[in-house]
Amino acid sequence: MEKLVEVIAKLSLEIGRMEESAKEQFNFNELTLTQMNYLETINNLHNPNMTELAIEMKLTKPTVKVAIDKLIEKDFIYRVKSDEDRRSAHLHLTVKGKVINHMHDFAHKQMAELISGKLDQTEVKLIEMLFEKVFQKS
Amino acid sequence: MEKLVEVIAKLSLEIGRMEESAKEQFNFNELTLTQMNYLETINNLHNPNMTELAIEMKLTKPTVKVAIDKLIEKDFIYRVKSDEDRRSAHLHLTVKGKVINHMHDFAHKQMAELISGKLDQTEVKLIEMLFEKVFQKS
DNA sequence: ATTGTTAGTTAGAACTTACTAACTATATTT
DNA sequence: AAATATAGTTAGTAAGTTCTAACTAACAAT
Repeated sequence: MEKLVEVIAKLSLEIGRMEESAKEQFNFNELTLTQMNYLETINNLHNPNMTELAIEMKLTKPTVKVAIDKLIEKDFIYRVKSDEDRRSAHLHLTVKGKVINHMHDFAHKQMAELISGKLDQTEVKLIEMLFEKVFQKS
Repeated sequence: MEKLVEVIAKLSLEIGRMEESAKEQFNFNELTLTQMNYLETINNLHNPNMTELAIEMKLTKPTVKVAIDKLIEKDFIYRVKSDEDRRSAHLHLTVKGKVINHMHDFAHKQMAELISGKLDQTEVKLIEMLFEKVFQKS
């Protein structure tokens, strides 16, 4: 068990490093850490409205409002008014905002390359199978 | 290769979620995202001086100075004056600051539990061996 | 249709994050 | 020993982050 934890720690550190270097590749200097976090959360929640976003991030609605306005002005997200409830609007990432996903993809591909560079095909297949089992619902 | 990338994406997402939930466990509400990032970087660099920290974080020295002063006041880090160069000081995490590591450990343990709950002992050993090979230098 | 609730907004305040310019004190170079 | 460079500090400014309190518009319930 300790060895497994150790392996995961290393894996986690390495993926973290790769995400860092991906951030540099993608020149996301226009955004602060916090703003990046907003984009990630919107992405994960799949077009939430402001109330949902505020709850998820454990912030007040005015706080989120101010942040979102800035990100809209910078063309990272846009609002889509809801038809069901005309008070409400859903938040979407723009093409520019979606670059945050490409960033993750980049890091994951780098990690995949590290792995398939160090292991042979049979071993890679094995890793794939093992993790599929781990992530299988049951 | 696509399957491997997919597996890594899932793994990365899952570890990320566990780090998030660890953050909640450890009640790190006293710190902002940015301040947490300072602690992580200091930890990774292993007691850097301010100049090294500023370079790593790609920020100016005055910016780092202000941030560090606040973290010292809140008792997350402390300064140790260098003997070799009396202009310089190295930054250390206090006991309180080191909790950031416990947080990572917590997330990694959770992940290890997920894995060993879904796989049998032979399969766990296999994962350990495969990743050891991946992280081997050369 | 009046009352209360919910989604989002506006305004104002406090603090955080980041910068440039100018400084002190110590080291290094010539 | 004098000139230059480096580590860190101070002050002032601008933008970002977060809050509370008070508001409008739209929906829901009696």
